Amino acid sequence: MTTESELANHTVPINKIPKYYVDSVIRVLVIRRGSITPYKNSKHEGTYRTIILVDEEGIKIQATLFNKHIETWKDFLKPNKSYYIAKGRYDRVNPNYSSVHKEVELAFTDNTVIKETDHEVSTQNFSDGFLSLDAVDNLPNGSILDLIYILVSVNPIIQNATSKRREIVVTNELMEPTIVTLWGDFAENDGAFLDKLKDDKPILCLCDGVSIYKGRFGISTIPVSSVLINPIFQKAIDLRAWREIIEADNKDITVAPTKAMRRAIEVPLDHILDGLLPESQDSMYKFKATIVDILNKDEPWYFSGKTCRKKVKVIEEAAACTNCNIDNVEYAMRYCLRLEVCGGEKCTRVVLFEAANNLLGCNVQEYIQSTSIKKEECHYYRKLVLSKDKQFNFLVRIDLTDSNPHRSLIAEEIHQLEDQAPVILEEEVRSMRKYRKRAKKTTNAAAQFNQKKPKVAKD
DNA sequence: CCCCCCCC
Repeated sequence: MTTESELANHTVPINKIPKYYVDSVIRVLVIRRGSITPYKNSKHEGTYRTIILVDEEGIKIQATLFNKHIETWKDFLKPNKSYYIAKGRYDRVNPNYSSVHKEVELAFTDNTVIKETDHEVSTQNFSDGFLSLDAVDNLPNGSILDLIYILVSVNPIIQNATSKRREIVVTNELMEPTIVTLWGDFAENDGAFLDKLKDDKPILCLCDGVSIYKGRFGISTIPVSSVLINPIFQKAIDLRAWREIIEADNKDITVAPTKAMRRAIEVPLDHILDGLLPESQDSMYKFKATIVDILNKDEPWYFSGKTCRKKVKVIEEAAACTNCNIDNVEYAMRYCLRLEVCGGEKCTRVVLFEAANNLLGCNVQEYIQSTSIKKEECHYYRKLVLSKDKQFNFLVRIDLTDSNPHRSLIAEEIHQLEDQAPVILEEEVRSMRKYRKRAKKTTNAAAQFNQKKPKVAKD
């Protein structure tokens, strides 16, 4: 059974596979191919690679390649390609671990047949399950989620001895920028790829992600998640059309306040400095204040060790970290902008790390590069200097249980008061039909609609 | 035969 028509004749949906029956054929789309990972425990040693597959009904199954099978199938099971898989073994899922299917997982044997096919698996049913970011609020913490959103920005990877993580900012049609944390090889591989793509603001889907502590840590990947980049189904095309319209109106989706900022309790600066704060579930507070001085406007950055992010001393390319006690640590530039701000009767110092991106309008590498010659003419530098005497909203995290609070506040986010994010009415946003109509007239999304014969959006 | 759900 190796010809395409034979395979096609025996194909069944994943959910119709008889228990432990090895002669079922499935036709599946690869939505994730994990990196090759070594393992070693008391009984076994080797390498494995996880593959996530989805069939035409939108049912997912996790497959694992071990050892020699990784090499055997190295040119197969590539993301976004469709395959027939015959003579796989369907094992029961270990209930101790999450998987993308409740009951079965696919294992490869020496007899397994994999054949690439041009008969692509339709993602129509699969895409029905993807939710917008605002739907997360209505789900319990720890729910497994399938989300669709627009990439706004990609932060550098943060790694230590035991973990790798990377935060990305994504948004939706309600302009709700939200942080998604990528872990492990999602941070490393998918994250690096997204970093290159980010200026295109691609549409992304997160399959089987999780929302941990609602609001506070937001959404993150788990080991069985998948990240789809620029999928071609209707929901993604609609979201892209919306993005193009927003951009055509010269609204910048990257500057809207995040959910954390919107939800934070607003307090007068005096109350923060005097420790007179109401209880807040996620310790986030916001206050209005005017920037009265920029304390380090000539060099608002430092060399930051990649392990602990503390300041490192760089002498002839080698960076020594006194915090980690390493002589030669990897490092990168990081913003550290110190401001004097006043609100009400009181003034205080505020430090911006990543939030400086927001104020200056570019990342630290770009800032350093563009201010290295003729700084006074640099747009970003001028933006910084001109922020003086203007009023901003600051978002800070304050741990009420900390008996020794720091004197300078760390702002997680900053937004100038006059140019608050564009307010978009929910009804307007929800009317995808309207966007589609406008998109047809005004943007090159029209080309995609005409190609793809849109189905009527359910809503 | 793997199996990490982690963070200011």
